[in-house]
Amino acid sequence: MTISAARRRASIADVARVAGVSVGTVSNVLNRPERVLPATRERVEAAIEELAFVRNGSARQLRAGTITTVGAIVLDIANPFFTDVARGIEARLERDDYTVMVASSDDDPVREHRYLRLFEEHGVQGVMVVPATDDISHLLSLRERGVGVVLLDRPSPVADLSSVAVDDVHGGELAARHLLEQGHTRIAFLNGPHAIRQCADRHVGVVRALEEAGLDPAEALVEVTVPSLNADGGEAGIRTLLARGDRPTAVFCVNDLTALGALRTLRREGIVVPDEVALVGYDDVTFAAELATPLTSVRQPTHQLGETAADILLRGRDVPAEQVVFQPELVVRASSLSPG
Amino acid sequence: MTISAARRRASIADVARVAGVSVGTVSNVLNRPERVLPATRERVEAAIEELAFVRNGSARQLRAGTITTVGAIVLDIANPFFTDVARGIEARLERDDYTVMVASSDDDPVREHRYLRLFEEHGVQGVMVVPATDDISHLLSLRERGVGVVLLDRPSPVADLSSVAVDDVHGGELAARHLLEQGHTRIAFLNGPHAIRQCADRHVGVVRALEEAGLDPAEALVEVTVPSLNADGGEAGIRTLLARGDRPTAVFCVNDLTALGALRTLRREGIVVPDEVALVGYDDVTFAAELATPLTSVRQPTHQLGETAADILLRGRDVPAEQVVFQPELVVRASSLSPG
DNA sequence: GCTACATTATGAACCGTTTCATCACGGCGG
DNA sequence: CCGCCGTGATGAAACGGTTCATAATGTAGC
Repeated sequence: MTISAARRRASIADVARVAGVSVGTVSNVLNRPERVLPATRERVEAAIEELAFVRNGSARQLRAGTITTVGAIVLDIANPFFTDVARGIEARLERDDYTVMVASSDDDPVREHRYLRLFEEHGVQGVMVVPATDDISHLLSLRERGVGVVLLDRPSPVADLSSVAVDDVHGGELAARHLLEQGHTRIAFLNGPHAIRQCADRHVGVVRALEEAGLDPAEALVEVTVPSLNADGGEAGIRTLLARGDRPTAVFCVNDLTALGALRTLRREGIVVPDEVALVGYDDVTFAAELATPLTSVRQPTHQLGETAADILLRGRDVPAEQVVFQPELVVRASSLSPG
Repeated sequence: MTISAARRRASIADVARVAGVSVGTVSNVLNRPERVLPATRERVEAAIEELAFVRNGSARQLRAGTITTVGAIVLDIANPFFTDVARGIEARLERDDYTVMVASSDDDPVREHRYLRLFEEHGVQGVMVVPATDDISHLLSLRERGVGVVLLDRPSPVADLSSVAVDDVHGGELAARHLLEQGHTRIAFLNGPHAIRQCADRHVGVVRALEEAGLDPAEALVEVTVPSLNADGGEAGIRTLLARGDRPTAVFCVNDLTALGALRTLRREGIVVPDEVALVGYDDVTFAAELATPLTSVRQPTHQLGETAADILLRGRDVPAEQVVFQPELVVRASSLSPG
């Protein structure tokens, strides 16, 4: 029985020794093979093969100073909206041979900070962030330290910080106005905390639509804060609403996952959608059209959102900052249509 | 107007200079603060603040040799099945203060290799991989180079490689047997390429169930290979099936996203589920129960799958390899129930 | 007053790669 | 025959932390 020592990873020096060349030559084989004689190159390649040599990324990066990687932080990677955005980001980055590391903050500012620090310590060139709170001072100072920053799914409050967003006020307005047109006069809004800007903005839009219709938001709007922006949150939101009694005839959910949970819970409680309660979601995810009651939803240009953000980040710090705002669009389906 | 020079990131040496101490002391403040006098520590901390110093992760890691990070490669990060698995992984890693980098191979072996190399170059301690092909020799050699490897959602073919899987043969069997019990004698299977082990195994299970029932798979089974394991793939699969004429009365889809696409397309074609075609999916994702026709599906212990894989990886190389296999479970809903 | 010892701080070595000034060698023109 | 030039190969410096043997200082005991 042989005892194999826990051997260290082979380094460039080991390869050089086996191939009988200098470390500089090995490095050249790896990075500028055309500069080294074919015979030498082959010897080096054989040594690499023999030792199963793998470059040490840390050393390489330490020397290089920067890497062709960017970071992205979204609120919830399990939400199809954000995976679509991430796909858009990837699509744009691939053209420039960049890679992206995607992290999910789960709406938690602490997790957001932790990932930002991780990204910065590892020398990413830039980050795209869907901030978990209204306070973005940490992103401004991050940028001052030389890291590119693009706000994602959120307009920038300052002119010199780039952002790519969808008009959430308008989105909320579209949803509420539609429900009003269907004859509803009291609307429940299952929303996330207003610390999340998208939630605050959609609320503003809803209020605006109510006021336009001559209604008093204090009476016509019942806002319920859900514990999480997913199906479980939607379920909890509906339960809260039902416990109160005096339930509205329409429910607007801050996203489709929440609407999914709402739909599930309403059905379990024997409440028929849309006859007894009309339902509108947000994001128009893949399955929205295929639900037991096809879901009316506000569609956003997800893929384009990601692509544009990545594009702005890559075009870099020399070009002036820009704020892009896309417009959402209402997709009407059965879940919100009044019977008859 | 001031011209701000593109200043270099502050290093530990800069902090030391400003604080009037040595680099070793700064490092001690960062890593073993209890060993340095409070007065000194405060001066160093002030300097860190003043210079907005952020540790260079590459340098730190280069010296340390390894990091508390592991990699995970799944087939499709947009599939709720895999995001649930990823959540399970995260949950287990968090307890040991590890972080995970998740990448999606999109069923592409080339992408899988690229990410594995990236992970290895950056010195991850281990990887959890859902392999895109049957060939796992690259994973075996990776492990020989000292990187921990756990096969994810796939049983290991060799005794000394750990794996965490769900019995896919049994899963396929459960689905097919259920359809046979409902009286169907010809079944379509919208499956992925057999290079993906899960697809091959589920096929074996289906064939086994057919044979048990005394049917000839060559006649009773129509296998359609979908171009992608998602809703678009399901749509394409149904279109292929319909173009052939002579369509079976039951369709088994390799996962719920595919089933979603199938359902959508059948509806558009005016084919009623389950009356004209029975439908069964796989994974039992969140929305399966809420679809226009609630979807019968094979449920897997996703979260536990991820947790267990991470646990085996963390327990490390000293303990012997182990192969864990969970059992799936059929959840029957309306999409597969014969009328009457 | 001297030794022994604990507490802090120091600074050089080290991790593995890339880069670049320098060198060795051969061919060629004058 | 000499100088020049181009092609390849070389080896040491540099990147920015961490670690550890060593030094400096203070304190206690005798």
